[in-house]
Parts: sequence; C-alpha cells; structure tokens
Amino acid sequence: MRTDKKLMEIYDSLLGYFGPRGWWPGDSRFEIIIGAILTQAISWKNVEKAILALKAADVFTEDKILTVSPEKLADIIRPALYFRQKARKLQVTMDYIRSRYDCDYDLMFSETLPVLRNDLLSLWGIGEETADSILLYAGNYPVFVVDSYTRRIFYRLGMVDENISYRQMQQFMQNKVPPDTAIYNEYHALLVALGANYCKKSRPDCLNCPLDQFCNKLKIMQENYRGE
DNA sequence: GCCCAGGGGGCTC
DNA sequence: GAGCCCCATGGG
Repeated sequence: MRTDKKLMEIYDSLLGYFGPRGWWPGDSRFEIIIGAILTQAISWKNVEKAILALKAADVFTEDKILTVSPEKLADIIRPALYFRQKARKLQVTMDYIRSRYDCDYDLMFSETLPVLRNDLLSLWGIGEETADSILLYAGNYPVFVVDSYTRRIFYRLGMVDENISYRQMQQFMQNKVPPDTAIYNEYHALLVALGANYCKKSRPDCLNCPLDQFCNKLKIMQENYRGE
C-alpha cells in the first residue's frame, strides 16, 4: 500500500470545507450498531426519530429489543422506514450479540477482523456496508465503508467504473488511503456529506459544488454524459 | 406526480 | 454473478 496523493487531496479539500463530521452519531457501541441497521437506505434524521422513539418506549437494551414483539418493535421504529424488515434485523443482530458474546462488546470486538466480518455477514439483514460500518465505527477496525455515494463520486471523477463492486471499491480506497481508522472514519462521513448535498443521483452536474477541483471534474463528466 | 433517502434479501436465468 | 423486484414513507 502506498498513499495516493490525489485521494488525500480530495480528503483534505472535503475536510476543509465540511469540517470534521463527528461520526458515528451515538453514545455507545450498542447505539452505533442500532443506527447502522436503521440507516439502511434512509437519511440519518429519520434514524434519530426512531432511536428517540426506542428510548421513549424504554426499548433500548439488547434484552428489551429481544423481548418486545416484532410488531411492537416495528411500530416503534416506523420513522426509519422498511420498519417490519428492520425490526427483524434488530432482533436477529441483538440475538447474535447476546447469545455469542453475552452483550460484551469488548469481547465481541476482540475477534479478528475476518472472523467477525464473516459472522456479521451471515446474519439476516447485515450486508457489506452495514457490517463494515459496525466494524469501523463501533469496533475501530481499519475497514473502509463503501456506499452508493462513494461509488457515484469516484465514478463521476472518472476514477472508477460505474458498476464497480463493493469489494473492488473498498480495495481501491484501502490501497490508496493509509489504514488509519480516524481517516477512514472521517473520509466516509465526508463523502456522505458531499454526496447528499452536491452529488445527487439524478444530477450528473455538480450542483454548484463548493470545491473547485470537484466542480471542474464533474463538469467534464457532465459533458461526457451529454455526449452519450 | 416524481424522485429519492448513509441497503439488503430473494428470486431468476 | 448480474438483473430485477420488494420492503415503505415523507419531504422537496
């Protein structure tokens, strides 16, 4: 691995513009894991509502999530959308954490990265992005979290293929960014900030992106897009 | 009315 | 493995 200058320039530009994002929102590893599941395919503000609802209903421990009925749990997390599926995902994951580790997160995150990642991926409802979010943000493992923004942004910058796989995109980042959990943490959060505000799916242009270096490159991509 | 949110499961071929 | 559909709702 050697650090790629361009990737770090992008990181520095984003950090300078947006500032540290303070991720992951959440006061505990338990709360980070809950948030990682609830945020699937939705924005964070809806997750906040659902987490507040869980706290208000006094259903915010591993045991209590496993005790309430799936229907009741789904009703509580309704603001997070896909609530029936996500209720099941929360219970599946909490059951795993309780039965395997007795809710001991120090024990859980003392597992080796490949072992814990495989275990998480075997759970119903935990895919690669959610597993890696848990590993990085709750477990401090040096894994780069890839999401739709990551692929879209680097595709529009002309640096990766449009349909690059999750693993390929992750390897791309991990081969170019030093394996520092603080940087991986911040980089992903910054890409989400850029993507959500200036890199919409339906808009191949830059949406007045504040960063000149992005703006110019995205305009080039826009020209190519129109030319197709 | 249409698009889209910090994905993932399940099915088909 | 790629390409679909489903889950589900509110805000811009």
